This record gives sequence, C-alpha cells and structure tokens, in this order.
Amino acid sequence: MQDLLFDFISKYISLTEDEKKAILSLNLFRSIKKGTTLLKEGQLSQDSYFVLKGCIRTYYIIDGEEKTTAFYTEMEGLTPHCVRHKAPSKYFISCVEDSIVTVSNSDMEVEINSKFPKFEIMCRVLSEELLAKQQIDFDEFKTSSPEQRYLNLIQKRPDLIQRVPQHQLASYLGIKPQSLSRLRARIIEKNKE
Amino acid sequence: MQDLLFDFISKYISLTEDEKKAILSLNLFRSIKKGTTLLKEGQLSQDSYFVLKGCIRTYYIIDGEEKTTAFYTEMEGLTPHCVRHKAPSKYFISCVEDSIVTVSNSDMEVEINSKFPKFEIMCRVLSEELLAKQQIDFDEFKTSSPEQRYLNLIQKRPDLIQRVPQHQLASYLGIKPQSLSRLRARIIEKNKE
DNA sequence: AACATTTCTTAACTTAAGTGAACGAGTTAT
DNA sequence: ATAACTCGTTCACTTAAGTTAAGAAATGTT
Repeated sequence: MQDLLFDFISKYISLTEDEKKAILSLNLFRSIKKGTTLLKEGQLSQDSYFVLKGCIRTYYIIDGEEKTTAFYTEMEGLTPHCVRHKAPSKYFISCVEDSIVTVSNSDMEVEINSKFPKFEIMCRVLSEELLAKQQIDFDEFKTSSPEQRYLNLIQKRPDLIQRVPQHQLASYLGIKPQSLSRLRARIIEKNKE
Repeated sequence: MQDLLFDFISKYISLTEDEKKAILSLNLFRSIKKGTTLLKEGQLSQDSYFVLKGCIRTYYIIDGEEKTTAFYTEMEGLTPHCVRHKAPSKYFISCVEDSIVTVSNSDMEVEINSKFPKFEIMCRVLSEELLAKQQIDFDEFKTSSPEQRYLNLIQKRPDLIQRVPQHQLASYLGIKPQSLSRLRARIIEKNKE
C-alpha cells in the first residue's frame, strides 16, 4: 500500500530512502469503513486526504437533500475547503466504499516541506495540475446537457457508474435520481433503433 | 496603471524598488480594443493575461454556437490551458470591453522567478487560492438551477450583468439567450406580487 | 440619415427535468 | 421471520428550458 503512494510521488519528484522513512514515520495510512463520515458540515478540520484504494465523496445538504459534488478515487487527493479558509466546512465528506487513505494535517505538511523543499515543488505542480483539470471539467459541465454529461461520464470514469449509488451520481450530474433513471432508459431506447 | 499591479502584488509579497524596476522593464502593459480576439481555437500560445481594467472572456464554439465559460475583470488573471499543456487551445479568448491588461509569457515568468524566488511563492498561493475559489464556484453551479445561478450572479458579480451582453451571460449560466430573457421576466413578475 | 447588423424580447410549440406517489427488490434491524 | 428502510424504477402531472420564428430596440457602418 505504501508503494502505491511512493509510485505516485515518484511521478513528480524522486525520493531517497531517508525521505521515504520520514514519510512513513508520520503514520499516514488509515482504513476507513464504507459509510464513515470523515467531515461534517460546520466542523473545523485540518485533515487532507489522499485515496490509495476505494472512494470518498463530498456532498452538501441543501433543503434536506444530499447534493454530491465530487468523487475521489484511487490516486486522487482532497484538501477540504475549511483547511485553507479556517472556517467551518459547508459540506460533508464520507466514504463510499471500504477504503484506504492517507490522512495528513497541515502541521505534518509544514514539517515535511521544511525538511524536504522538493515537496513544496510537488505541491505547487499538483495544485496547478488540479486547477487546470478542474477548469476543463467545469467548462464541460457548463457546456453540456445532463444527457451529454452522463455519456461523458461513461467515457471518462466508467468505474464510477458501477461503484457509486445512482442517486449520488444523479446529483453529481446536476439532476434528480428519477431524471437519471429516465435519461438512462431514453439512451437504451435510442440504442435499440 | 502600474500602481494597480503593484498594489495587487503587495497583498501577497512585498517588493523592493529594484524588483519593481525589473518587472517594469519587461514591458507587460497592453491596451486592447473591445472585440479583439487574443487567442483562437487551435492556436498554441505562451501568453498569460492579467486584467488591470476592462473585461475579457473565454468561450468555446460548439456546433457553431459560442459558449462563454468565464469572464475575467479587474485584478483577475488567466493562464490559458494551452500554455501548460503545450497543446492547441480548445477555446477562444476575446476582449469584452476596451481593456488594459498585462501580457506575460513563460520565459518572462521563468526569468522573474529565478531572479526573485518570492515570486514563485506568490504564484503558488495564487494558484491554491484560485483552485479553492473555483471549487466553490463549481459546487454552486452544480447544486443550483439556472434561476438560482442568475440570482447568485446578481449578488456576487452585479457589474457583469451591466457590462456583458445577455447572450454571453446566458451561456455562462448554462442556458440559451431566450431562456435568460424569459427567466428575467419571470423574476420581475414574481417581485411584482 | 439610411441601412445593415447585432442584441434582446416575445410567442407558440417541443422536449426534458422537477415533483409526488407508488411499487418491487434488496438490505438492515429487531 | 418480519418489519422498517433504502434504492432504483416507473407513471402522471407540472414546470422550465430548448427550438424556431418574428419583430423591436440598440448599435455600428457607410
């Protein structure tokens, strides 16, 4: 499981054995059971997550309804908004499947960054990469219909459709569960012709 | 006009006179006429923009239709996707109003960053700030209806509604111009009651 | 000033998403 | 084993956005 993390990091910077040991000494790895809530609305947390195996999601509760805005799967990281803003979280984070994640707080990051400056470089590259990726995702969302978004999801993250409940997928696509059901039926109907 | 830029930078790092001179020596400032296209689909550019006065927008052309995805106004910066990816641009950038912007390419940034390392820190903070801001914008877009998005825009960027043509606003909200017209009429009707 | 173009609005009609309710299948709890 | 709950689907109905077309208003051009 550690190798998964080091393989990922090695895409950005190369690590010496000493550096690897320093990271392992932080004891970052956690097993999380399906359904566990990692962060609640209103809470103040300093923890960032990186998914090694499994899937976690962020969601808002608006007018009593869950609105899922993101899924994080293998090799994806999430720093909750409240960490940077030092304000109560507006959303929840919960575990979609039994998962293995790393949990790190800003103290740890400061420690690692001061010991190994190249870590800071990786963080910058990662955040720029993420910014660019998210900009494209946002553009695609804005410029397409729910049906196109769903077809797009089948192309880009086919695994999500299998591993995530429909009603969570629906709000992720910006629609209601009933509409997703109908939309799927419509697509199947079209393919029959 | 230079002071606008330095005031902005001073929110993140403090500059010596020498550093200011180094920046000015790069000759970054440009006046852009309304309607000018700064980047076309398919082009490869290395230029980043920072708006000092005026407004520029990014838009796609999909099935012959303009789809505006972002507006950049005073003190907002834009690094086109093609700069990082070194691939042809998928969108256009054009000038909504007569504007004054800085134009910088990666060579300049490398030069300034190597001379003054604190610049790099500013860039990291900026990109993290932007990432967080965009994540929230995306969440709000996903979790609200076109009407809510429009009302939200009135609150958050009232200036845009005045200075940007309706049909560009419409696609920015994810709908057609006719729907925006109708939606506005609906809101006025509600307020009469 | 006259003309052309773009922009915005309105209307009638079509299509798709929201809503509320019902049902069966699968899961969890007691 | 049964009851309670969750989840996905379907249906009928409502509401809002897409589409096509027409015309008014504003802007730009010659």
